[in-house]
This record gives sequence, C-alpha cells and structure tokens, in this order.
Amino acid sequence: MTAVRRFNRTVTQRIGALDDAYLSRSRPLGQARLLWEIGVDGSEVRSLRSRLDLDSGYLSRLLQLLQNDGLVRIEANDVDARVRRARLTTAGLAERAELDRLSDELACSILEPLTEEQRSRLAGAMADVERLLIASMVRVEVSDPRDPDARHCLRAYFAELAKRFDSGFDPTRSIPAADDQLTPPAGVFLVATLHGDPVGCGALKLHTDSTADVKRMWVASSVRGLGLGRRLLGELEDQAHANGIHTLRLETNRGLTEAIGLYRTAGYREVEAFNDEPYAHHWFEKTLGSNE
Amino acid sequence: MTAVRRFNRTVTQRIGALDDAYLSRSRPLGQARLLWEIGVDGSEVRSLRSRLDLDSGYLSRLLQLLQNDGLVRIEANDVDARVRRARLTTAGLAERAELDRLSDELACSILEPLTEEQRSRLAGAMADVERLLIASMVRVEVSDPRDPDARHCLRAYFAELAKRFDSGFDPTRSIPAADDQLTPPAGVFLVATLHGDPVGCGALKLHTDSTADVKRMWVASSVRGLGLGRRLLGELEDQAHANGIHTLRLETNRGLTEAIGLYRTAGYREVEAFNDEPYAHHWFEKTLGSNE
DNA sequence: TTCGTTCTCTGACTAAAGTCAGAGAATGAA
DNA sequence: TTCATTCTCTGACTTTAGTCAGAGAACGAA
Repeated sequence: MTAVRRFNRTVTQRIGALDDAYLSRSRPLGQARLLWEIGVDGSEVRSLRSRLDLDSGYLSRLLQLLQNDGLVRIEANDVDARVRRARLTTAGLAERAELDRLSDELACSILEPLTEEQRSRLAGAMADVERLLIASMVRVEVSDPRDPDARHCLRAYFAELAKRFDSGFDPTRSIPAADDQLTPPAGVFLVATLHGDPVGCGALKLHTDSTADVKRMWVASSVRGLGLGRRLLGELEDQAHANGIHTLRLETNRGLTEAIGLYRTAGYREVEAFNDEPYAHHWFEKTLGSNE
Repeated sequence: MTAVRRFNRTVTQRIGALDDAYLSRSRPLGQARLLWEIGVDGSEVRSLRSRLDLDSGYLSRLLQLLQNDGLVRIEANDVDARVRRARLTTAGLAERAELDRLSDELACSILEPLTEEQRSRLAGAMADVERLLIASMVRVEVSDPRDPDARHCLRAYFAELAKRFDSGFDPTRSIPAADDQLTPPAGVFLVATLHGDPVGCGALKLHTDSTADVKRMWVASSVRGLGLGRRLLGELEDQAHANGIHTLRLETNRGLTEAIGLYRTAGYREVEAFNDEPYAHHWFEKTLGSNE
C-alpha cells in the first residue's frame, strides 16, 4: 500500500509532468491527446468520446479546432449518417508523428542516465507494473447472458472450443446451458470487461441439491496471463456460496491445458465422470469451505 | 524504449487520472496539491514556488484561497522578513489527512482486484521502477568546489570519513586538494543533485604527466544503491579522457568497503602505494582505453 | 408514418489554470 | 547611504477545460 502511494507520487511527478510538458509544447494538452487518440486510421467520434470520456459538445469543439488547423477531416459514415469519423490529414499525421518523437525523446531522457543493466531492469519492472495495473483495471460483473457483451464472449468461447478441440465442436451435441439456466435464480453469468470491452466470462448452473456446474469459462487471448481466469473462478465460487451451494462440479476437454491447471491449483480434484458430456475428458469437483 | 512509452500511457491513465479524480473531490487540484506540498511542518513560500513550479502571483493567490478557508496561516520569517512561511492550521492538517485517506483508498482500489501474490509482485515492481526513476532524475554537473552545493557535499564527505575511519579523520593530516586544484584547468569538481538538493560529488586533480587523481567521491546515504557512485566515477573518467588523461589513480581507506568494491568492478587494479596518504590502505590505478 | 432513440453540433455559460507587468518592502553589498 | 536584488503581492488579463440545455438530422422498431 505504501509502495503504491510512493510510486504514484514519484511516477506522476516524473512521467506525468514531463509527458504533459513534452506533448503540450505546440498545442494544448486536450488537443494533443485527441490528435493522438484519433490515430493513423482515424476513429469514430463516439468512440473518441467514450475513450477520452469527454462531453459531446466539448469534443465537437476540440475537433473543430483541429479541423481549422487543417489537421483533421470529419467524414460521415456510409452505413449510418449520424455517426462521424475523424481522420488525420497529411499535416495531422505529421503532427502526430512529432508527438511520437517527443514521447520517444522523453523515454530517452529517462533511460539516458542509466547503465545498460539498470535499463533492462527498469524495462522489466515497468512491464510488470503495467501488466498488473491492467489486471486491476479488469472489471467483473454479473450480467445477463443475453446482453451484447455476454453474447460476444459466448461466440468467442465457442469459436475457441471449435479451434482447440481435436474433434472440433458442435454445440448441439454438447450438454446445453440455455440462457435461462444461466440467469438468476437458475444460474449466474459473469462478464469481465477491460475499458468497456468484454474480455472474459464464466457461468454457474445452479441445482436444487446444493451443487452447481461451472460453465462457459473463457478469457480473451489479449488478457491471458493476468490471472483473470483465477479471478473469475473465485468470483463464481463466491456467487455459488452466496446461493447456498456446497459443491461445484465441472468438466473439461483435454485440449484446454491451462484451464485444467487452473482447476487443479484452485483446489478442484479430479473425479469419475458424473455426466456423459461427449467433449469432456476430465471431470472435477470442489467442496466449498464454510469460511469462504 | 517501447516499454517506457507503453508504461507511460497505461500509468498516466490509471494512476494519473484516478489520482486527480480522488484528490480533487473536495477542492481544485491546484489547491489540493499545494495543501499537500506545504506539509505537516510548513514550507517557505519560495520553496513551494520552485517545487511546484508556479508563477509567484498565482501561488500567492492560491495561498490566499486556502487562507480564506482557514486551512493555512502565512507567517513572516524571523531572519529575513521578505520570506514567508506557509503553515497548515488544525483544519488544514485535517484536510491534508483526508487527502492522505483518499490516496490510500485509491491504492486499495488498485490492489483490491489482485491476489495476494500479484499484490506483492506489484509492490516489488513498483519499488523497482521508483528507485530507477529516481536514479534517472539525479543530475550530474560540473561545478565550482566553492559553490554552496559543493560545499555541502564536502562537509558531508568529511563528516562521513570522520565517522567511518577507525582512527577518525583530521583533514590537515591528509594530502590536501585545495579548491584551486579542483577547479579548471587544474581539476574538475562534479556535483550530483536530486530535485535541486546536492546528493553526491566527485573530483579530479589533474597532473601534467597525463595522470589524474580521483578525489572526494561521496554519495548521500539517501540515494545509495541507485548506482550513483558508478555514474559519478564514469563521468569523472569521461572528464579525464577529455583532458587528455591516460591514467587515473586513487587511494582509499579500508573502512570504505562499497567504494573499494566499486573501484574493483569499474576496472581499477590495486597497485603499490604511490603516495604517503596516512589514511589510505589501498591504492588503485586504471588506464583509460582510447575508445572511451 | 410515427415516435423514441442515437449521434452530433451550437449557444451560453463557469471554473480553473496560468501569464505578465509592476508595486512595495526588506535585504545586502558597495 | 545608495542601489541593485530578492521576495511577495496586486491588478488585469488570456487560455484551457469543462458543463448544461437543447436543436436538428438520421435511424430503427412498431
């Protein structure tokens, strides 16, 4: 905790201040950030609004300023004429490249006084901090399996299974878990999001005998290695416990090696097949402690 | 380099934004920062001005705002009536404690989604990043040994010797290195500063036979372990090389174990005593390569 | 076709941050 | 004692950031 606070102070001083100083040399910070965020391929205005969390009127005016300086072009969307897309002009791209250059210069000014060994240590520690901060930015929330984010996860989950099972995957042959069965009070569906984008899910199918099945565990490849699977599983266990469940069960395919490892280290023990899921090779069970 | 840039983006997003949001809940960021910076023991106004890099008029007004809210008291300095000192009132201290609390809350909100193991990894990586960023904030510059910062270093250096030598230290018995001998063209004096405060020094006494003595190597205890000694030594070698020096010599006391280790790993080899410095137990020499 | 919704833009603001010139008192060196 | 310098403060600004209400076009579902 103290480490976090000390870190915050040092880093905002060193990076924050300098970053701002560098980036805002030629134009106000808000405009510079916007210019950067539009990116090489352009962005839809509404996406800029949500990413930078700006008031729509304010954003509109900022874009006008950039337009007046000849850095940005606003074009209408072909499909939906309400949606606008901001694109950088040649001059805008040049200015963005300049921002990149300044940002590089800042990075250099930080690395320059350090020895080779210190630089590589710093790079490693920065990567660690970054990964863990990203992990802590992931939000896990109960959701309806019919919500768009949940749907996205389920599609990705099935696509993943089809790719990783030796035999491919046909949902109709598998034991079903319909939306209703994953919606309270019959079940629970969790969705993990990062910056508002869905990056993982997990579900419970509750039974009347104080047992429940863990289903639909999926983590997007972009956030693997951040411990999100373990976190989802833990939150499912909390949900199960809150619903009076004593025993969790799940089955899995031999192709999903990380998942199998996760279940084992999370206290699940392998048991005899308790159902006839055709795609399963391993069946696991965990008794929830009363202290959880 | 890429690691640094990616890190900057993630961290300013996560920490910077949240930090600001938390701190500025009750009052504008500028005031909150000032309140925090004044500190428990108060600060002189001019030091606040330089630390926060504020316009004097602006700072004056900010202080007035805090004064009107009864959080700050401005008192004159006894010695110099031009200088003012800002002190927190009881209410001010309470508000500062509240800022601390919010800062803690922020730290918690970052740690909360992580497992115990991830938390300790994050703490370790943050400490590393912080140490290395601090190391990179240290500035090393050629200075006159008569400058106040240099004088401060020299006093600290002699005090350190007196404490660490078995026999104590009496400068008059030691081989002298007068200010003139450490000032161009006769010599070089380097001072290292962090946030404007002197934290280390090192000097060269140049001879006419292409040799030079390394003298006055000192690093403040607050910044030990950041590689500053090595950096100072390296910069002295660069200075020596630029002055046409081929061989560097130095002597040191057996009590200064880290220094001895530094010299050895920096390529200095122990040689026979080349002078009769009464406090020395080890004599070292290094031939500067032409590629440096 | 209607009607609620989405998306962007305009007008009319406010608050915060920051700049610049200069005044006035205190100080220290000549 | 004079005079340049240091330190703080005041007045008069500008710029940046951000908010809020509402208008108007486009869209999608009924």
